[in-house]
Amino acid sequence: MHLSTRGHYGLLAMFDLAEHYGSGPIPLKTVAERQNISDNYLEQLIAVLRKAGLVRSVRGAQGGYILAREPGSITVGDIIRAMEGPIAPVDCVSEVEPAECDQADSCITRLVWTRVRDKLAEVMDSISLADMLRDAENLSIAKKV
Amino acid sequence: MHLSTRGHYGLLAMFDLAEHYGSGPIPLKTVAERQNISDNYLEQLIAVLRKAGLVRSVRGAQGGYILAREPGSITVGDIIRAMEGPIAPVDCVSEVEPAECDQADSCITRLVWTRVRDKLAEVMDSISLADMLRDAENLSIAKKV
DNA sequence: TTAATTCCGAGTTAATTAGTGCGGATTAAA
DNA sequence: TTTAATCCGCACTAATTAACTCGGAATTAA
Repeated sequence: MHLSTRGHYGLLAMFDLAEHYGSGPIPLKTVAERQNISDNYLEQLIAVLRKAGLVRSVRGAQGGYILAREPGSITVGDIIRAMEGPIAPVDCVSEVEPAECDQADSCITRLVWTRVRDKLAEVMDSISLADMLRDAENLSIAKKV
Repeated sequence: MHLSTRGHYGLLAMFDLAEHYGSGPIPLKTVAERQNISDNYLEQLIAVLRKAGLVRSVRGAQGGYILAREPGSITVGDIIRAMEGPIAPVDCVSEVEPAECDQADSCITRLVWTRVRDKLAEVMDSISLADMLRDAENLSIAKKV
């Protein structure tokens, strides 16, 4: 049950953009440095997020990336689905185009994986970037006290 | 967020043993055939389950495998942890020995992965093999009607 | 003893992951 | 108009992991 670095880095990058939402486009290099990701690699990953409609790009000098929507309307689930594909502990219960399986209607493990999938989706869809910003603020307040 | 076939097959095999719990040892070959898994491969997997204390083996002719405990006291979580290691969407929030991370105390994505991990563990630990047997029964009753 | 079966360790193949690297297109600012 | 910053897209590779395969030794019931 491991995420690849794609999902992991994807969320880091999106959270970074959320933290600077409203300050114009952020260059990829800046995000990469702050989040400690190879910028060559992040370039690849952010292309996926762009194609999924989660970020907008501004080309040319002084360009960079911006969240395509406000942080409150982008969830962890959106990001993970973009980076890793549909949520599916096993292929036969994928959110989209579940893999064929001849014993599908008598397979009990299928029920299990469906429940796992749904819980996974539920928790990821319930956390938005705005929620994360709030958590970050609480955390920094807590530290100061 | 994919399980490997190890976890998938592991649960299939354990459920198969649960369905025949009480009828003495079941040969590996029988399980492999019923569940449509290469017996060479399943041999490897069941060794892991045995070492984790989830199944007992009986060697020699008429031997085979038996659940080490009753189906009600073995959960999906037990099986998945045995087959795939500790539950951890990313290494820094592993159930055991979380990986080091220099930004650990300011990392917000960490909070997210912790919540994901906990939900995952919660749902897997809440389903026992006995629950699955009950589901199987309900399913077959529903079909007859 | 023979046949059935687990047990063990090593070897193999294919796919995936996690990047690297580079040339080019686009745009803003000097 | 030139230059520098930046995105864009593709090709490549090295390392790791997944998913098996194989052969043979040990054990036990019939």
